[in-house]
This record gives sequence, C-alpha cells and structure tokens, in this order.
Amino acid sequence: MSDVSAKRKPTIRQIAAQAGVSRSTVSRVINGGHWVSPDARQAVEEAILATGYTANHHARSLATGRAGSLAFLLTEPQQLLFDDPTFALLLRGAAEALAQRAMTLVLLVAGTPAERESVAQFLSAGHVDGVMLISSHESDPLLDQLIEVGIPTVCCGVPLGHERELSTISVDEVASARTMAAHLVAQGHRRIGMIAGPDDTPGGRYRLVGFRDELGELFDETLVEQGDYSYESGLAAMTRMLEHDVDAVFAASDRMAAGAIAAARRAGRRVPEDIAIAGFDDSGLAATHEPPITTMRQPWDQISAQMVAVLLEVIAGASPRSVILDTELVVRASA
Amino acid sequence: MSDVSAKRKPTIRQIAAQAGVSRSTVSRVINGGHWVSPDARQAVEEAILATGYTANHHARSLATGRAGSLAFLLTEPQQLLFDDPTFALLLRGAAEALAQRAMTLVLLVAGTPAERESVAQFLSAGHVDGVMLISSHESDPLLDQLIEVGIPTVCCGVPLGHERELSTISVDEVASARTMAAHLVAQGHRRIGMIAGPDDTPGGRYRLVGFRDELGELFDETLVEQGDYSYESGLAAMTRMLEHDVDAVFAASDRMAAGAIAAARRAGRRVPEDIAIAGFDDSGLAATHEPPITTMRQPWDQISAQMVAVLLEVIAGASPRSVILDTELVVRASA
DNA sequence: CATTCGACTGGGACCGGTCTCAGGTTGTCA
DNA sequence: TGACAACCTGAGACCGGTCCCAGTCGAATG
Repeated sequence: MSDVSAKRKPTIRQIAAQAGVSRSTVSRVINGGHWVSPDARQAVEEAILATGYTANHHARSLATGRAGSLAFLLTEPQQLLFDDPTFALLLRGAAEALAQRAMTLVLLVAGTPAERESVAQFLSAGHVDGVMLISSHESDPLLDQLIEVGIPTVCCGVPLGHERELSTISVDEVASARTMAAHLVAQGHRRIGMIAGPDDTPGGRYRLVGFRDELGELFDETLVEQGDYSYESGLAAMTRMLEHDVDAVFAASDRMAAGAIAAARRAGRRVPEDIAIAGFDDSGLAATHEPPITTMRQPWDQISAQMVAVLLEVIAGASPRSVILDTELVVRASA
Repeated sequence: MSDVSAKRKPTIRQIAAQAGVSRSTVSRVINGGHWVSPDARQAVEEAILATGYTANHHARSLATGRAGSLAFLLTEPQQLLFDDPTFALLLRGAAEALAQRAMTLVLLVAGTPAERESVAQFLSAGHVDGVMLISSHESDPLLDQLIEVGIPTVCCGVPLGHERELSTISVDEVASARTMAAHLVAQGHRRIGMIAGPDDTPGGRYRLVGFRDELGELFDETLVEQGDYSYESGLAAMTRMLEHDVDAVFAASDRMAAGAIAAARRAGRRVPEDIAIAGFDDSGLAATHEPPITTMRQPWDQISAQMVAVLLEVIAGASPRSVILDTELVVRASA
C-alpha cells in the first residue's frame, strides 16, 4: 500500500532490509567491506545494484564530520583573474583530481571585502575539508584567517610571510627567471628590461630576483617596470620602458607580454626583430598570440594534481609541506 | 570540567541553552524569525553573536532535503573548454550570484565517459539542488539523463532537441549573426565567408542561419567552413577558405577568428586591409588580440545572473522558461 | 463567562548515515 | 578442556539541524 510510490531514493535501511542484514553491515560494505562475510557482502552488493542506491552525502558528512569537498578559493580582485586563462587550467585539473576521489570541488570567490567575510565564515564553519588557495598577496588578511581557523590549506605559489605554516605547490621562480634571462642573453640581447609582477606576490618578487641574478652586470635598474600581470599593465609598463634604449623584455606573465607587444607595435617596433618580448606561464594565450610568445611553461596539470594530493595528506593529519616543480622554457617567435 | 575544551563549534543546542530558549526557537530565529517574541529573538541573536555560531549545512540539508548548492556542469571534451576564456566569465558570475544567496557552487566536469557516468550518479543522488549546464551538444545523452532524473536544469545556450523541457538562457543567435553580417556588408565586403561552429550546437547552427539570411544573394555555399570553436580549427578552416576568393570572414567564436587571422597572415594577407575577420563572444581575447577583434559581445554577466535566477525559480517549483538576451556589435580593428 | 483565536514556546520524532560496543561463532593453542 | 584470538553481526547512541504538534497565555469575541 505504501510501497506503491517507490519514488524516493532508497536509504541504507532499505538496502539492509532487502539484503537481510543490519544497517551496520551495509555501512561496512560501503566503506571497504572489512569484517564482512562474503555472503553478506554479496547480498548487500546485489541490493545496491538492484536499487541504484547511493549514500546520502549530507548524512554521511553529518555523522563523520568530514565534508567530502574541497574549496577552490580565488582571491584576486575582479578583473584580474576575470580573464586570467591560467586559473581555468588549475580549476579543471583540481576538479578532475577530486572527482577521481569521489570528492567535490566548491568554488569560492573572495574578491570584495563582503565576499571575504562570508568566505571566512563559510570556511570556519567547516563546510569543506580543506582549501586550495589561488594567488595570494603578502599580508592578505585571508591568510591569517585561514591559519587561525586552522583549516588545512595548500597554496598555489609561495604565500609570502607564511611560508612555513601552509603547504605550498610552486615552481622555482628564481631558477625559471634565470633560465629566461639566460635565453635572452644567449640570443644576443644586452639591454634587457623586465616587467615584473607586484612585489607582494611570489611571482613578482622572485622572478625579478632570478632575472637580476642572471643578468649580473647587464642588469639595469632603470629597465625594470612593474605591472599587475594584466594586459593593460603590460602595455603601460612597456610604453614607459620604450623611453629607454631596450632590445629585449621579460614580462612576468603572458598577458603582460601581450600588452608589451601591443605597446611596442604602437611605437612602430617590430617583435621580435626590433625588440624581443618574452612572457611567463604558457597560458593558452601564448601559443596563439600573434606572434606566438616565448615563455616559461608552468606545469599546470602537475600543480593542480599536487595541490589536491598534498591537501589530502594534510587533511589526513600530515604536516604542511612544500612541493617545487620544474618549469620549461618554450621558445616561440616573440623572443 | 568538560567545558574547558571549548574548541568545538557551537551547536544549536548550546545557543538555545545560552539564550535560555529551546532549539526550536533558535531555529525560528535563524529562519526568518517569525512567531518569535522580541525578547527571545534578541537573546538568541546575542548568543549567536557571542559564540560566532553558524548552522551546520550538512545537518540542515539532511533535515530539509535541500542541498543549498548548485552544480556548474561542464561537458565539453577536454581541450575545448580547457582554454575557453568564456566559461570563466560565466563561472565567476554564477559563483557570485550564488554567494549572495548563501548558496555554494559545485564544479562538475563531465568530459570522459567515466566522468559522465559518475556525474550522472552524483546528480541523481540529489547532492545538489539544480544544474547549470554549459555548452551542450545535440543528442548529448547527458541531456536525457538530466531530464530523466528530473533535476532542475538551466542551459546556457539552447539545448537542441530539448528546447521545451529545459530552461534556457541564450542570446538571439540568428539576430546576432545578422547584425555581424550586415556590418561586414556595410563595410563594403561582398565575398563574405563564414567559419561556423559545429552544427549540433546552437551557436554553430543558428549563427549560420542568420548569416545566410542576412547575406541573401551574396551568400555563397562554398565560402562556409566548419570548426569546433577552437583556435586550431579556425586556422585550418581559414586555410581552406583562402583557396577561394574571399574578402571578409565571420567566425562563430573569437578563438576561431584568432586562428583565422593567423592563417591569413601566414598566407601573406593583411588583416583587415586584405581581408576582414570578425569573431563572436567578445571573450577577453578579442580586445587584446593583435589586431583587436571585431566581435559580437555576449552579455556574460547577465547570462550567469539569469541562469542562477531562473534555476532558483525552477527549483522553487516554477515551470521551465527561456530567456533571450541581446548581444552587441563591438567594432574593433579586425573587421 | 465561556470560547476562540493568534502569538509564542518546547518536546520529540525524524532526516540517513557512522561508529562504538557487546555478544556470538569458530578455530587454535596450551 | 579451557582460554583466547579472529572474524562477523546487530542494537542503539549520535551527528546537528528542521518541523509537526500539542499546549500555554492573553486578548478579543459572543
């Protein structure tokens, strides 16, 4: 009489009844099947197959205290990541890595102060098991909040000021910048400028360090401009740089390199004939830009995979740790 | 004795105790505060403020049956959306719209068959309240699954073959294509080709329809190539198209337009002097490309906002409905 | 004065899992 | 033969909320 409307999703009790065992046994089967007799296990598995049973995530989370999800937290102000192609690569990689582990990815955006506040509250409420933090700035209060809340966190790029407290997946910024600088020198350039990123980001600070180290005596302080990784800032920086004598420029992001190329063109310079311009990231933009941009490739797939792996370790109780990955020089037409 | 370790998050019972009321009353205050005396409400609010209490989402979901989250479902095969800048815009807009409603966004990727299977299971398990489906192909089995499961869904772009069953947020593809075609004609072009998208996507099919309608006698079947919205396909299509006499090309995506520009350049043609090339989407790429790409702007912010709004309506019980938004011609240098 | 109504409150069942624990078999070893 | 371990099982408490319902109280109504 009441079974007629077999609409509702089956619960663990129904599976238990159908398999002729207790809820506990069904639960054991679901979670690895240890200490379950072959007979019982088979009965349960058949019942699950027959009904298409799926455990209710919310109930499970309530009971275990584990959320079964990780947050992908973006902190850049609106327009910057808005059209940053790199974060999409990270996002996708992370989503796939999580799906393989039957976990879900929750996207969190903490741009405005109001958003940051509600995100902090959300995280401290324990709605997710851990956080993948994308692109942080030094002295970002969110970093302190994350540490205070004590939620497992892994950063993409060294979190300046909190290097020891949080896990990090990053590339060797200094070495990468040296590689690119060496490439430009090897191409015969001598007046080499750099469009650095913000000094409060690891990519802004350490790529400049590597660049300076490698250039040595060739380094010229007047040929350093700063941008914010965006196309517009690259364009503006390059416009200023062109007032000096310069024959090659290393931009700390592909987008800034694209902006720099545009600025050079507007000034009547040809790229790379009159001036070589290189980028950083190897975001999709680099290969398809006109001309294709010489850049340092960041291993996005490895970064996202490692972020998930390390974060899960930390959630499981491990201490924070850092992973440094290799970059690769990709020579295209622009430099 | 046991209160010493005041580490754990406060529960609704503790708030109730602290405020001197029952759990029920606290629950009422949290959910709108109807039928609660001013005194009780104030006591509860003070207790919440003092403890920093936040409701446990999982417990709430378990009790209410509502998940409090929406899925953002990507279905394109790997490399296509991989570097598609447009989906990032949608994603961000959706995330913000949801955050304002205290809901969360879960990112789901259904590229491989295995992923599609687990995604379908995930959705039918009711782990989210609704689905925002991005870029679907006709006869995609996922569409049937969504409909069968009966989960509230809103599509970005008309879901070919299921126009009536699912809610849709889209732009007027035909009118948009006509606008662009008219622009090219007005520029004096007569031999106008089109690089269309896949015929099983609304943008592939209807942009071609509008293009053909507008051109009328100028339309030449031999000047139509098909791509898959990617840079590479645009490049290949343009390479073929250059075998014919053509003085303008309308590509159904900015990425294909970029590819087409590259192909034209390789063939020694100048853009736009020798051949005009226009795109579609106004993804970030269009403005910063060299030359900047003339394109039809899709109102990404409106699209994402409407997706969330309509989806919530449907979840609340409304019938599926469709919203058609306006596009805007953005004239830049390429055409 | 009895009745009814509306505002307000708390008790307890319930959502669907997990997990601890006590207990029952069976087999092995002293 | 008894002790003990290893394997297997189910009962019931518990996670932290929501919500139905019964019940109280004061004011308005008849």
